[in-house]
Amino acid sequence: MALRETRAAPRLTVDCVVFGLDDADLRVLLVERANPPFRGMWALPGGYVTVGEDLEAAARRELREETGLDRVFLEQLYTFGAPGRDPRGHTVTVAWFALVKLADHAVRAATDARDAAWFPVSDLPPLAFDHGGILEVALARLKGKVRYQPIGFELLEERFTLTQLQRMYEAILERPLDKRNFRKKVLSLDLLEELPEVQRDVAHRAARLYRFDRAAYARMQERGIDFEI
Amino acid sequence: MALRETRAAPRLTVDCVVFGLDDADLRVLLVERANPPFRGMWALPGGYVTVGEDLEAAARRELREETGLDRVFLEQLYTFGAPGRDPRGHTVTVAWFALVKLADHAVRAATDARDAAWFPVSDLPPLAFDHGGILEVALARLKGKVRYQPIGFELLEERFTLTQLQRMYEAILERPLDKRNFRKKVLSLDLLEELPEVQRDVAHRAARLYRFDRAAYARMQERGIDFEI
DNA sequence: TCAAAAGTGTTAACCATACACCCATGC
DNA sequence: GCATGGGTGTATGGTTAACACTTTTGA
Repeated sequence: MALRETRAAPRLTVDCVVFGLDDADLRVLLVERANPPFRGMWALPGGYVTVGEDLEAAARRELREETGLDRVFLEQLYTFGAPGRDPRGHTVTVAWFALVKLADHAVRAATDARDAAWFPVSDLPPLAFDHGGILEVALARLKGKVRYQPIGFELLEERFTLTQLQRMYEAILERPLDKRNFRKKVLSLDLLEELPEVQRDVAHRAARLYRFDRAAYARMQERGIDFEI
Repeated sequence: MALRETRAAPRLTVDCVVFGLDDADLRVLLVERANPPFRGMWALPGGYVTVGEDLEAAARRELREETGLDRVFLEQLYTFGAPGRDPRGHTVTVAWFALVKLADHAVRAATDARDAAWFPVSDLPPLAFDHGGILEVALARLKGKVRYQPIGFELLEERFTLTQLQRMYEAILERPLDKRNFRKKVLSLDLLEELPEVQRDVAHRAARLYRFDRAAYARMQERGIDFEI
């Protein structure tokens, strides 16, 4: 079996679920389809994997080509391969989820003819293919993962306030968190570096700025210690 | 891009990491390769996905064909697609992990020419392709998942003693657990049904038998309650 | 001086951990 | 009667969760 040369094989694509945080809104990046099937509908950015191309490289290439995004946090999500998911023929897609600092890429236009836009996850248009289902899996993964791994920082700017950090967790977890307990908890983890700076140009008391301390997290991982928020 | 008919595409396979529990030993099922490349080496059971075939169905079919296993617990693990992982050409594999009651399948021979055998995960032969790496990912997933989801029961017989349950967790987590705390914890979850039966033919006090209560777990999930061991 | 958000402690309930002995059974 | 594993409770420390007011700043 291992050496058999099967003539017909499923096609292979990658699709990306890209999340961004707009104030307190979790958003996802979609592209408008320029061609059938599902012409005019919104879909996840993605496309075919070529021979000799690594899967993650394919995902990054498609993101760059279709949305202009580059150097994003990317993690494999799941592989979807139901025979009927693409009406053109059996196509297996390796789905990825990405987290970006939305401010860096706010209204960036697509580089090819299609439109790209950020939609709040709470108010999505109908999606092409099985992309609605893929997005749901991505949301569940994000929700589950953000509490145990510091991936949420990928959504924030380099420097942030504790309130911004809390809003991010609330947006992802879809529930309010207690301010005092949240601050106690995140500060006790020793993963935030307090900066000698505060917010500027706000019409109220300026908040302290913090930065995620990657080195401290690496040390924590080496010692095999978990964290949880 | 979406409609482009690319001529060359990576091949698509599935591979399965099948775990079984032998007493207090976690074991994995391997098959001996009958053909080059890596002829004579041990490898994960797997093979090509055919057009129109669901990925999970392909994994089940390969397991059945190569090892005789049927009706096993199967879950998608990760998709590996580095261009150099198969010397015959770019091949992307969707890896699955499976849990089986080893006693049911103890010395089952492979149905085609190859040999199949159970190896303790603590003492493995060198593996073909990148299968060693895939196995490591599977072990990490099993370790992480078993504490939050009742998948470990797939490794045990329908009826089991609390000591057998504890041995299973110890084998997977690779650390000893305290007997009294373990019993308190698992019984407090209300996921075990105490049976009106005890062990037979043992040279010491016979232990109470329990059964995993799937209905209770389903109710717990509906109410959105987590468990942790 | 007002509006807006920043910042801060205590208490009570719960949960995790550490730990050692007697019991039932078969040989 | 002895060897083997089965079965059981308590005390301590740490963690989570609930909860409200004062401070700072700019307009």
